[in-house]
Amino acid sequence: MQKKEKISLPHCECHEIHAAAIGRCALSMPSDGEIASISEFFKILGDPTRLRILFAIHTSPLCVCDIAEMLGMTKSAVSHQLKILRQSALVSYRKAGKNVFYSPADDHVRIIAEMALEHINE
Amino acid sequence: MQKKEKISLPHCECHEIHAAAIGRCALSMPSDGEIASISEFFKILGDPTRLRILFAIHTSPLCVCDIAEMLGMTKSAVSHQLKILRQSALVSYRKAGKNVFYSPADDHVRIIAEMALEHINE
DNA sequence: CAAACAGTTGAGCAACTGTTCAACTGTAAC
DNA sequence: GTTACAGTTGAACAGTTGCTCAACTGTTTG
Repeated sequence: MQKKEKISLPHCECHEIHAAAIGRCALSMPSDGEIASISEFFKILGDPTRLRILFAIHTSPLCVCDIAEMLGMTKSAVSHQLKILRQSALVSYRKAGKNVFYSPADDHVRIIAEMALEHINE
Repeated sequence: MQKKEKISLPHCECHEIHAAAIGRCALSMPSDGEIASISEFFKILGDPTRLRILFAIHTSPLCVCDIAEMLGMTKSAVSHQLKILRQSALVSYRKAGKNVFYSPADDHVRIIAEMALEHINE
């Protein structure tokens, strides 16, 4: 980031002018860890394929092959995305013979996605 | 995607087995446009810098220089991200002389971010 | 006018991301 | 055991992303 030294180069006067506003705003800043967690969560949801997978399995559990068929994708591509969703604990799965059935881990994602859609259609 | 022809290569039997589940799940699928909008929205929020900017300006409007100072970033980097937030209508701005003060466009983002954090801390 | 500075912008670059491909594991059926 | 297939995995590749740097615009001040 090579941030300039404040003392040697105080050439941005607005720091003085808006110091009070900065102080106020700094109070409501989440911690670095919280920011990282939230952005990570949104990053996972910020991909159309993963969102489609989550919506696809919402009504009823589906195996990888089903999802691939529904989404018009290869099993490999779906499996790669499912791995990411598994690691983020956004899906749960159950093995049944040769098949692995995936379900959403909880309802949070659905609710948040619906809020997002509501926001978009404001 | 080079999807295989169903007729010539029906080598995934589960399509027959879970056809009912696929039918059920297909009903609750949002449209392609909705998926695109939602994932776009989450993609914008899926970056720590943009998230920090949004939280920074929540309590009180700040100019680019203030935000850069608060976040320890260059004005250029902040401005680039503000452009993305402007294009997504997530921030509003007001010019005042040499300064441009940014504010959140509405409370939706804050609410959704808090829900996300709640989900993470389940 | 000129100097100073807040802010924006585009090119360039390194890091990351999603898909494909090929190879692999594990289970079921013969 | 062997064959068939659902699913996973890693390497490779193209496309994208966020930051830096330098050049630029526009406003204020002298």
